[in-house]
Amino acid sequence: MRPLRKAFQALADANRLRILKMLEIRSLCVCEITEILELAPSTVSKHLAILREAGLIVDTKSGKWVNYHLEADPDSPYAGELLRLAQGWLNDDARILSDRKAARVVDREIICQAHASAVHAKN
Amino acid sequence: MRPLRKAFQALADANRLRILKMLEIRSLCVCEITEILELAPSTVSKHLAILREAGLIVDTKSGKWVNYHLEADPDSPYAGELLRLAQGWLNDDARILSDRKAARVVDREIICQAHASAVHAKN
DNA sequence: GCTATATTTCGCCAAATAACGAAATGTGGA
DNA sequence: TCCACATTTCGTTATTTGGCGAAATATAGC
Repeated sequence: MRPLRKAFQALADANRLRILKMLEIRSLCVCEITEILELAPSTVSKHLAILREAGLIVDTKSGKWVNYHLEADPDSPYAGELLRLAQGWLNDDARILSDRKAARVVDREIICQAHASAVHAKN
Repeated sequence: MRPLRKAFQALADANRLRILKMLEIRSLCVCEITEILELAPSTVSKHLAILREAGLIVDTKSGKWVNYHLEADPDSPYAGELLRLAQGWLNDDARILSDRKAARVVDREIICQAHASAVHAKN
């Protein structure tokens, strides 16, 4: 019961659904997702942890970045079917469409350092 | 997005999952569900409203009773598939099994008046 | 080793949620 | 009409959740 509740609960939040739907385009690092959602990095990290614990996504570390991608935990009887269902949904939603457009062009090398550069430029 | 979130949220609560799984046995009135869940009637009524608004169940009034049964709102693209999925899950869960056993034998004519009789007997 | 950057963890606050009891509503029967 | 009972609505309370910023952790590059 617990794992199923956790899976449903993970899916019951708009920002987490946005994350899942943009990960259908390609795997993304925390910094890129943060840029698209316009939330604090700590908030995004929390959402990703919830999705991970629900067995819906997996993280792979790569240098200083942590990449997240869709992958159903094989130990969860629910994750696979829920992910598959979700992939058929929300594909016409305006916000999902624009998130996905952003996910296609966002580049961690530019985005993440852009903030630092901006700060730097001010001084 | 809203309707999908509502559906997932409806499913993200243990007591609401218990209600759905016992409605797979047969339709039940609020009073019978209240008896099985051991919650206040007002609480059960609220849970049922949430499931109804998520498009997962339907109520039909019959005299002083309100019967609830599983029925996906045809306007919801999500409800049908979620209900179907849920029917394959939790079927070995101990609590679900005992709820269902209770759902089979519970009788509104006896249960609901039992409380009143008990109170009466005390006086 | 030191610094910059990406991410996570922690502590806090505001909003949402689940529970209850009391009061309101609706229906059937005396 | 009046009463009993099933259900819903309302108001309150405790808990959970989503958000943030600050501090801690980890890694790449100098």
